[in-house]
Amino acid sequence: MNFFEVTAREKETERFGEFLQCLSGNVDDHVESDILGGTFSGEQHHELFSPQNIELQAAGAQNNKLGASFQIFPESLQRYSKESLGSLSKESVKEADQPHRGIRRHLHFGTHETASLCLPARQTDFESLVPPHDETRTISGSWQARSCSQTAKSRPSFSPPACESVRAAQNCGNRAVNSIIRSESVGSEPSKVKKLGSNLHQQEEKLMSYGIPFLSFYGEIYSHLGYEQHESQGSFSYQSSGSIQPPCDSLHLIPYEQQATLCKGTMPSSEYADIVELNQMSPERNRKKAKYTIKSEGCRRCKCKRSRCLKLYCECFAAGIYCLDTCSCENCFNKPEYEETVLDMRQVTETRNPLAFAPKVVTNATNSPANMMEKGSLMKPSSSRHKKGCNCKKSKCSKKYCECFQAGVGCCNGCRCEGCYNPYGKKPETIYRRAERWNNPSQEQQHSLLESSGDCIKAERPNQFSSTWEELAGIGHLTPPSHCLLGEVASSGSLNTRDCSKKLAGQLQQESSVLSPSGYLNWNHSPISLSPKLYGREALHELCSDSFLCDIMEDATPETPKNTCTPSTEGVKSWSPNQKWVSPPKIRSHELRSGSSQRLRSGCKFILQDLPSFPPLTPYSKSQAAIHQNDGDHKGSTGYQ
DNA sequence: GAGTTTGAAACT
DNA sequence: CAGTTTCAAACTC
Repeated sequence: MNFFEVTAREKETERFGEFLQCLSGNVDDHVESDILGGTFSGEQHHELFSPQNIELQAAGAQNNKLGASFQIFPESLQRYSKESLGSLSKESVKEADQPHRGIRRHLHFGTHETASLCLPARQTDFESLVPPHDETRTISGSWQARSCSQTAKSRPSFSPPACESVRAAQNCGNRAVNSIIRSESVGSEPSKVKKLGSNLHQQEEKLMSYGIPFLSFYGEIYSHLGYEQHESQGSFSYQSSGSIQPPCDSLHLIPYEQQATLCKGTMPSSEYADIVELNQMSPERNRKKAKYTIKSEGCRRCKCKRSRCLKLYCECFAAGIYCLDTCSCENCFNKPEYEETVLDMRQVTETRNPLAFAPKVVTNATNSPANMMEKGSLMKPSSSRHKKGCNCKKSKCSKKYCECFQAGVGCCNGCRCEGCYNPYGKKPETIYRRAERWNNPSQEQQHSLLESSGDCIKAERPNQFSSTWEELAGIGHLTPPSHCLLGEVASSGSLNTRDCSKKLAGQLQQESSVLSPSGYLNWNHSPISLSPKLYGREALHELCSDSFLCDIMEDATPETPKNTCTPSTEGVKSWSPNQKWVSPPKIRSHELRSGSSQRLRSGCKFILQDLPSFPPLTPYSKSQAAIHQNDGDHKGSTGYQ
């Protein structure tokens, strides 16, 4: 060991000493259960003390609230360790001896000497606790750095030493939570998850009674329950190796600094200015002014109290954005510091509902300007639809309780609302008669034209797209008759897609599965159907049905300008809901370029419109890589494939 | 600002 | 999958 190493180590030891001193000297008697106690993980130690991170974190953590949590932490810990975690300590010791279990070891503070918080006393210990850097953050590395730098810019007054500690506390809590959520949600046998979830819930209550946020210990408890499967995921990386695969592309979060930008795009500039200002104000001022922000249109912030902003109840979480200081939420985990937690919870949520983070509004991209209507500063296509439809019983779809109304779109047949009086378009009272449509398209055209001047049709053009996204998702199995393979069609040239469509029409009349429950033909453009895996016969089937549908649409909507919908040149590239629009699957280009495919180019593109819209967290290339990897590894698994 | 209503999400 | 509970936003007073 050379001189520099010795010096560095001494400095680290000294720093750690100061750290402990700080811990023991600032224990606050007033334990606030709503403030997260930091839990310390080895990774955090590393992050805290490694030279490259000290500066970053010193710059990043400047939140008084976290400082408070840091102070209360030891006492909470002590109580917990004595009364609650005693039974776990033996296992903890065992596991601590095993290599590559960083996060578990880091969480053992509660079971041993609380004062030391299981912090290693020397740098070598830090190193031993830390997994190889490359494994730690497959997604978030640069992201967190950006978050920190962003925070640093907005809150320049925090002193670096305190910041280190605070950041440590903050991150340690994060790691624990990440461990929890991963354990709770990913790659586990459902039955085990259930059982464990139940146990954990009991632990939660117990922990809460000690004034300790349960999540801080969830991971610890969980990790002691023998979930080896999670081990394989690596303690720190976001890699789902279990049976449940996320629709990876939707696992996007919006970088903190981008959120204001996002708001800007969907709200009056004055309000945007307020948001920006809010982000630069002190927390106290933020809270005072938060109410205004919450009440503002366009960039609402949440007020969650019990969901920890990790469920769809939370508007921010549901929108794929982090909560900001302007939110009035409590126990919020939807923050960059808990990035992995958030990602994991998104994964859980999407496991439950693959379209959970899909934009709420589906828009037909072929809307002509005349087909658009203005609402505030936003142009919303009148044929936009809520992805799932509403279920209103009392609000008559004329209040913001109604998701359709709130989104500024009309109700459609996918809605299960009662007494609909949606000003953007009432739910049609009667369902179009498909048989009539098929049998007499010209009549249908007339019908369409007639209705286009009426209330309903203004919002309801059922022949253009699916009633609901759920339905879309459910028709991935749609398989047009095998004789209608485009390959045959294209190569022979004897049957163009229109012919194919007409042939199909006859069959589809008898194939009720093709029709949505509402009686409308679904577009086969669900995210599921847009998978890159759709090649060969499947893709041909898809294309065939697409062309058919396009034909039908053209037939039914003669006013729609042709070629207004450019073909998807990137194919799969645009399948992600978070990328806001879905295009027809990329069929082999030579097929598309054939004369018969010309029709395919019109009217088939749909925009997944969410307001406000948010760009993905992960760079596009990364998303694509994830997509491809996911596609290769998990064909047929849940998600947008 | 507190209390109520509402419907989506989550849970059983 | 239907019924129930939980949750947070919207709404009312």
